[in-house]
Amino acid sequence: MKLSKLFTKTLREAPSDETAKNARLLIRGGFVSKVMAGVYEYLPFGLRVLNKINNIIREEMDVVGGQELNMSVFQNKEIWQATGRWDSAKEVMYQFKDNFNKDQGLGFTHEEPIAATARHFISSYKDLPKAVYQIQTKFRNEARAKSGLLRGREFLMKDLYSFHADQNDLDEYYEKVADAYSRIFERVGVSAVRTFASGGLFSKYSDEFQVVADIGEDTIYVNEKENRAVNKEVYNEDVLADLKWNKSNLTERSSIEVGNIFKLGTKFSEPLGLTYTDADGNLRPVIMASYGIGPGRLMGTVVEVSCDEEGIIWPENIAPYKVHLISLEQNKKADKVYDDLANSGAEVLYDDREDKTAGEKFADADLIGCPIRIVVSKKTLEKESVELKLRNEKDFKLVKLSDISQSL
RNA sequence: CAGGCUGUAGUGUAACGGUAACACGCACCGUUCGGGUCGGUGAGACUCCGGGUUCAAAUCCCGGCAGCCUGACCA
Repeated sequence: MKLSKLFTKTLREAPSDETAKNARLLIRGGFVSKVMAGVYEYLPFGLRVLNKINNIIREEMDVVGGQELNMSVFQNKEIWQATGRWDSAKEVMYQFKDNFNKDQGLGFTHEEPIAATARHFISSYKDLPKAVYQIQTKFRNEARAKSGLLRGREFLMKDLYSFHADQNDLDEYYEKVADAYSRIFERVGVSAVRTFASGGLFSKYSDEFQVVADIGEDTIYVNEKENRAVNKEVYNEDVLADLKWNKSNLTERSSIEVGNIFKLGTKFSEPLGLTYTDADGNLRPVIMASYGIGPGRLMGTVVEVSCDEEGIIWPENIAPYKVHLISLEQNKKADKVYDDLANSGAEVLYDDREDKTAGEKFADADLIGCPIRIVVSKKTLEKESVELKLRNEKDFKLVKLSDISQSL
């Protein structure tokens, strides 16, 4: 990609109505654009990052046997009434009447519809277990959207649903997914701590994955030794005793919830009639669990925890481009470097702009935050070299033109 | 949803109730070329919308809308 052709431009100053670091940097860098409170568009850079996050998620979902599908954003009132959630969800669910005076809802979660759909395909213990997921836009009428990408009214959600014949099977699978979640966050490049939280319908706790950050809305107590934490919402003497944790080993931290996994039991399968016949011919409700990750929120979280005064520092796995190539008045030579790198399969963002000064190019490179910066200039060419600098390091080194590909 | 603050060019800011200004960005000319170079010219704003007060409103008042902050809320 050549910067001279890019759809977006960087901003020298962030809009005054954004205070969250993630939104300020992402808007300045041209990754996202604000539409209204809690609603952002993903521009080319932002979408590249988001897609990389999504693909990591997909790979790990596939590892645990998740099958990707895509449900409708529209939600059917009847099935939500079946679980008694149509009215109780009113405050967060966008509900309206369409032109035929039919009630419509926009999904902020999909337990009801997936359970309804699963009725068509699950009828025997031989059909279990199954797991399906989607990465899809959710809508949520937040009373107060805030913190840039961290709490929006329209946001992306990866939701996985698993179906089981018995509790043991669910418990085993649940742990597999928890491991997959740990791998996802590790690959994305954030340190997420598995956290005991409330909301387990079929278990004592649900599990959240929390990233420690000042801007986070959650408060957790971290057990560093075990790399686990407990959410303030369930933090009390009984829980500590239950976990066999000592208060003095815990550190209170603010954190961002980037993932949450739940054992749902039969809360959805029973009212919606999602049942299977066991080996003895008995009709039983399917046992369910659901597992969520917010990819957009995750992207915002990465920016919150991985940046400096100059801009974003993308972890390599999700950087929009691996290499940010800068030409200082040497476009002919730099073009060749660009082509060679591109041919070798490297993802390169090439600053070929002829009307920008060195300072501006460096500032933009720091802001955009690709892991590797390569400069082609008169100075480096005198030594048949380019300058190579990592975004998260101060020093640079000279690399021979012929050795660039190998040094990445 | 309650309380508070704020709405001026693409972005950031200025303007006592009296001609809407400056910087960045943009276009053009020259200059410069390793950390947002320097100089010049130019385009770009019904000052969020509607009403009111006034000789005169970006400015004061009322209503609406929007954004932000704090809180409540957060399967």
